Amino acid sequence: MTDIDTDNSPIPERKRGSGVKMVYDLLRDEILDLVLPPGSPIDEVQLAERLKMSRTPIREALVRLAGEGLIDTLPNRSTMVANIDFLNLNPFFDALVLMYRVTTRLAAQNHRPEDLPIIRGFHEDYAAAVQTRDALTMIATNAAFHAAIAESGRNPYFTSLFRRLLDEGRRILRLYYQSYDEQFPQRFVDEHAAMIAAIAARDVEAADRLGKAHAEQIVEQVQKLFARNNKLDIAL
Amino acid sequence: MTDIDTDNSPIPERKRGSGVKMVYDLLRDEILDLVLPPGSPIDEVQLAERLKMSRTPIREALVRLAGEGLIDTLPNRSTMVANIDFLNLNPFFDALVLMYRVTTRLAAQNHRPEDLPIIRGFHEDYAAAVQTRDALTMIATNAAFHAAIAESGRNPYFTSLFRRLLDEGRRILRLYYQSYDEQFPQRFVDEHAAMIAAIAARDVEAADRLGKAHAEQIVEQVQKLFARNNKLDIAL
DNA sequence: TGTATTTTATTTGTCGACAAGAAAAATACA
DNA sequence: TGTATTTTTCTTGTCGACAAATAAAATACA
Repeated sequence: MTDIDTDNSPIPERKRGSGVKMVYDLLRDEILDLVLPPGSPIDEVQLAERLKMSRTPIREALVRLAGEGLIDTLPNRSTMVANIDFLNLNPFFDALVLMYRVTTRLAAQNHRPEDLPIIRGFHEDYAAAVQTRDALTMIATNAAFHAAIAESGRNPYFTSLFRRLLDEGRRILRLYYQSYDEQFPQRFVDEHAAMIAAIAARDVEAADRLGKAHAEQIVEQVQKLFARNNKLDIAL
Repeated sequence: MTDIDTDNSPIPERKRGSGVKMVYDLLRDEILDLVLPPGSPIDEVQLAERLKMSRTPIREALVRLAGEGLIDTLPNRSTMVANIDFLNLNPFFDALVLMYRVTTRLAAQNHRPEDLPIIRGFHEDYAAAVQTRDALTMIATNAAFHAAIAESGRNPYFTSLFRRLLDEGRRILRLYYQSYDEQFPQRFVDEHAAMIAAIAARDVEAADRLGKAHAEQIVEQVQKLFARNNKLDIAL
């Protein structure tokens, strides 16, 4: 037995292409869960020594994140978590509502039987998170649920834009649930169930209508919250 | 005069942050103009010595291009120009038509006076390219024209998806014009003019209608072409 | 004391080198 | 001659180091 693997070193064993993905996933989650709030500085060197790797894979992960708009990079200067433009959320809401509609509609049109169990799975995960009042899981599984619907619609262009919007939505909702833990999520569970039914029945118009209503519901709630909050903490 | 710039060396002087952008722009143009056809291998080392720089900035440009779907990277193996899925262009057309509509509509709604000269500028560039029958310029300025309209609509989410679609469209149209140099571009010039008029008049419904018609016009033409061509060169 | 200029420090952008992975080539074996 | 195995080659992924660009600190000067 050739002892190439001298296990006196803790965990320096990392597979070759895995470093970038590890950093990317880590930072992405921390950004979307607001562990890294908007504006947080991101230090390459610090990350490198924390994760015990060179700056190169970290840099690559940062480039990817910048491409998705999750971080901003000032040339020759610091890089930081992208800010949320709270003062002008309308473009975001417009895009979100349209993508909700289009992806739900396309799901009713193009889904395959094997897609439904996956969608139902996320639906149940979301319902469970609502039961246990686990806000973070609730937000993440809600996004996963709608992303799965979008996938079943089989239009990669819409799916990728929608994913980006859902990501941004995770950050916004995170603020929402951290201020008020409202009781309305049960309503969302019911609406999700209705959407699944429409998709399974291939009822395109109903899916469109439900997607639109669901989206406008969310938008309205969030806008209401911000209207209340802005009276207090405009500071930031 | 301090002679820091000893000009015995040809062009080794490159500004610090410019390498990545240079490579990115170069490859992007070559990909979109089909100078690098779909499937072309991209060799980092070769590019590095051709452009007289290290692999690092080239790598970063490739990561960005991969993020936009213009190249595909097989782990630990080659990276190559992304293929075009000619067999299933429908998702592309669906997304394109919707984005044409939405961006033109939003332009009519949200544009500012200073946007119009920019849009008209690309319009004239396009008209000039049609006059001189310069296919490559025609394709590029057409994309720039619609991108400018999208910008004036001021929804960055729609704009970035539309840009990606227009890029992909450049590659597809490139094939079109290289096979047949049709005479229909003049029609597009007229439709462009009508769109500008609707935007300037802030006629949202007209803009929506024109955007949709224009998009469907293009889609129909391209589909017609491929129907003809597929009888001959299914090979690839 | 307040402003302008120089110096230091910190962080990024780029480089050359090396090793891991996978394909291609070469060899062994039937 | 055809298949399996080893060797070689080639490309990528990662590393540590250095230099440029900027910000912060320190100094000079009024």
